[in-house]
Amino acid sequence: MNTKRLIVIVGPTGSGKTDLSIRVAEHYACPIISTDSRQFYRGIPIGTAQPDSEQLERVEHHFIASHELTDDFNCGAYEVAALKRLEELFVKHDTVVAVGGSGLYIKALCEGMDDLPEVEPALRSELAERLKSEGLEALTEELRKLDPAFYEVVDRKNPARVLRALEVCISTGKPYSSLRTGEKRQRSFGIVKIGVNMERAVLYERIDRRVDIMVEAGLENEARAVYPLRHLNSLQTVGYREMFDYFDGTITRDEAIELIKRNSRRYAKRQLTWFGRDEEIEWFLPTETEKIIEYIDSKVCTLK
RNA sequence: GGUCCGAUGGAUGAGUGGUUUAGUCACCGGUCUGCAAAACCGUCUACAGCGGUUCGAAUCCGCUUCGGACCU
Repeated sequence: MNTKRLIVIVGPTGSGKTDLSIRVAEHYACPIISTDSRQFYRGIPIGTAQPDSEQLERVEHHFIASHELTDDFNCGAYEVAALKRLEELFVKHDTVVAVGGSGLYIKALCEGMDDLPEVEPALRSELAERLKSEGLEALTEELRKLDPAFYEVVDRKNPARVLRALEVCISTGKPYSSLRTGEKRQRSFGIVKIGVNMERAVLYERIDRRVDIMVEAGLENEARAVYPLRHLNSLQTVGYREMFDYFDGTITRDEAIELIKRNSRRYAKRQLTWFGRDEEIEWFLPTETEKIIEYIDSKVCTLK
């Protein structure tokens, strides 16, 4: 029986995942691997609430500030890189903790993504141009021809979905739907999923307060430093977009801060919607460390 | 004491007699296999209170309450 185990800690932003992950990792004397699609990036530690230097010293972290803002990174690339890293970590450790709030990345890590080829950036930007000039409907129509099956099920009002399907169809010459198996990959390690959540009102208070703390910690300067790179995907991030608007003079500083709070709350809600569907997650309050450890150990026993 | 104006859903704000809803924002709910802290969808049926006119009132009339302006 396989004894390697990944403890996956999920939850909405501001729920206390980071602190919990440190406690759990210390308990098992194991490293942490991040599943946060924004903490990968270097240069934006405050706004993405990366673990601080003290925390990084206490526990070995992976995929924190590991990439440049200019790097092309996505959940597919992450799956490959993270699995490789896990394999290395499992040589010395029986347990690894994964923490983060990016649902799709967690899915990529735990269940895998279909093996789709990389799409040429040129094609992607061409489609983006066509979206602007021809409109969404024209592209949706094209998708109907290239992949009628997917056309039937896709959210046709969502440009991101239509464009993605189209770019795969065009670059592979095959219908996107024929390449989507939806199969869950079998992992060579066990997975225990821990969800952290609390009463909504309390969570929102925590989020609001955390934004204030970020501002005090210098979020504005951090955002100003990366402002020239504002167009990058890595900076389409709550906390930075609003600051950029403030720098542009579109909104006031106070408005920016309010918007960061609101958008963080919305993000938290979306995360909860996503994680709510995952029946493997066992939910706890962020303070219930002992209960959580107990649960993890009980899971380990039943799996053995 | 008197005159005038106003009172619309959590917020803002249209709507002066008649299918069904203003709109926007927030909240709430949801979608999800490569930009995912992204992108997208759905819902929230209110007209200050009471009475009257009318086939029918948020819309017209009266009174009451509350708010604002002005007059003595």
